[in-house]
Amino acid sequence: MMSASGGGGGSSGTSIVWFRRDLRVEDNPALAAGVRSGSVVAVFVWAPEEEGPYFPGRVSRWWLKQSLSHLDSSLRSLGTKLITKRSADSVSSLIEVVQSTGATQLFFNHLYDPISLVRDHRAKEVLTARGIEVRSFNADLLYEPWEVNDPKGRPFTTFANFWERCLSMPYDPEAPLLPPKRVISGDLSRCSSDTLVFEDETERGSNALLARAWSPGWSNADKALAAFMNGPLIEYSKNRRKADSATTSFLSPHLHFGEVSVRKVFHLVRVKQVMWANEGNKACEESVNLFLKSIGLREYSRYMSFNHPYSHERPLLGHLKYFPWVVDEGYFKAWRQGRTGYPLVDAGMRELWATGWLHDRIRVVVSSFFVKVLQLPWRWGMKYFWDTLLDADLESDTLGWQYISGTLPDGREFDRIDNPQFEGYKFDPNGEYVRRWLPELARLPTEWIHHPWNAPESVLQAAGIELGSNYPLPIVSVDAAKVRLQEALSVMWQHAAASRAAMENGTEEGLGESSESTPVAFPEDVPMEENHEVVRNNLTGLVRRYEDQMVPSITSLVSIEDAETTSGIQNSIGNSRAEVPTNRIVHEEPTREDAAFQTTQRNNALHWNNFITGPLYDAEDSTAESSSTSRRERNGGVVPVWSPSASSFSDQFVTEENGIHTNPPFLPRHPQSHQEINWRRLSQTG
DNA sequence: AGCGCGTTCGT
DNA sequence: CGAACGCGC
Repeated sequence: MMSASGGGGGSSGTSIVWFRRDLRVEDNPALAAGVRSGSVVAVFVWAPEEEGPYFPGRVSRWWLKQSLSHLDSSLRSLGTKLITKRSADSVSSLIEVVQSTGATQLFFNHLYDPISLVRDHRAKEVLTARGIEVRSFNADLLYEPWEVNDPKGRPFTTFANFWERCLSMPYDPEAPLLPPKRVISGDLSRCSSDTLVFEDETERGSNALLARAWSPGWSNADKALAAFMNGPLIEYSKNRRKADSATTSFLSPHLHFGEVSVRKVFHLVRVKQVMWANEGNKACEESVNLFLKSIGLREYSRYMSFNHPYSHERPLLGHLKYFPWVVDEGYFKAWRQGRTGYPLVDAGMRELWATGWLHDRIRVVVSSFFVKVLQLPWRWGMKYFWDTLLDADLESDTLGWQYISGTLPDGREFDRIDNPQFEGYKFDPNGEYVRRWLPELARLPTEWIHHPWNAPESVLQAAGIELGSNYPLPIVSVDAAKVRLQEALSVMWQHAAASRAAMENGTEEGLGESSESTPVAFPEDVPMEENHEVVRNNLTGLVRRYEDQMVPSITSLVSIEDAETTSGIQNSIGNSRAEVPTNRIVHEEPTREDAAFQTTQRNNALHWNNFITGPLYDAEDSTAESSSTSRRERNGGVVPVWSPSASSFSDQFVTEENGIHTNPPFLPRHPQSHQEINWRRLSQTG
């Protein structure tokens, strides 16, 4: 055996560095550990079926392809190359690579989405059992989720408190690591690469356009960061209102694939902020705070995903599961196609479809319209974002949609409806954005550009517009939406109260399974990508239709999908709403937020507990240690282990309040919230 | 100037 | 809903 030259306890030998969403050589702790401990086999495993319904969309796959080839050439210049494996099971592929290279160690960086939590835990268990030393690292966050806790050692449930704590932690985020000077390659003579196919013929044409606007890869990410810091960062706070100003950082796809380390971004931006503060430049300091807040939201999305691994499919506020979503695929289609009759919404949806990109403001507009005006189930919208966004990111998008939907403790009120007409004049005062993406409205004067339905007939004629023909009338009026939303909310509260009453009577085990508590399934026969009837063929050699994607390959998650498909909501009659159960009468005064939850949820939670045997991130990590001020050891040989019971605050919440010893996924609404008031008012009148 | 208002905005 | 702003006196 040769000895490790780098010291630091690295044992000599070959290590596998498993790349996932950390496609960079700079500030990559797993790669650095591999380099330190001997020779390196760099591996990327493409196993999209593991993602269940979240098979990456076309543009996201395009990005990944470019980014991987970029990483490969970087690794080649350092002395090795990237091994790529096509797989139905990442862990099996890793074992293959272990066997063909004689590697004795596996290093990787943490991910926090629910699927990765389960998969990575399994990887660690299986490989450790085979005598492989497995170590994992934080490369994606300023602080690990279990490091950031309130004074009582519990996870935060509101963003502001979380972020304030992050910014005042007793120790700084780890400083970024330099890229290795050289990588000693493991023996790859018996380890072959699979050719990865990321696009089919029908997608190639659309993808060709992407290269004009975007340059994936870690060195391009660096350039994007530098360009942003030297320019738009200064004006970030001033320009954030405009729909199409080029003042966003455009870093999000780079960050999603880990082409640039968030810690590096943080350090550079922070230094700049200090510089500006010294010059007394108040506005710039403000801009930086705002930009850092968006970094903070990204952090928070991982934090929430870790603490609430169901949040991508279930509202974090319990009562929202009773909301009678309008299950109307016609609305859904109109929204996707940008034919809702609201110019700002439609322009946004056309831009999204055409480019895979949307300014953050417009994301808020279209998703808010989706949830509040159309009242479609938010998970459909989130899934469409997932399929079409270049920077599709499960954790961030989940947080965004839950925020918009009013299902977070500190999100917007559920009954607030934003009016796209007014937002249009706010974010696109001259109508330039609308005219760019809706050519049929190009000749309409600015006065009417955001509400063509009010325009005099003569004006419309002069602009060549025939409403209902070449541009739609609003599919739902905002006033009608307000009325409908109020009705739906009262139905929701009645259901919540009825369910609560049933729970307190200790009966109704079956209530949760019947209808209202299960999330609405994705529409089965609607391809998310309009132009492709066969959505993702030729990637696996099999023809995959959309519904194929609904079957996750991880058993613990199948139960959720199963539960969804039995939901009665989409089967209900009339206006597509679940009806109030007639045999349940509301007469109890609820004393607090609906922290109670249904049997199905409990069962699902138990599936997780069953699946994840043993704590993934040890309890000491998530509570005691992180609440202390001592610095957590970063590089220990211990792989952090996650488990729902160790990570979920809501767990403790309900245990204390209700004496229920399991893992409820719901949070209490923020005190003082409108919804709590609403709750009382409704239950008094009900 | 300081105060009282309406309006906007909020992760 | 409240805090933070912007206006007019």
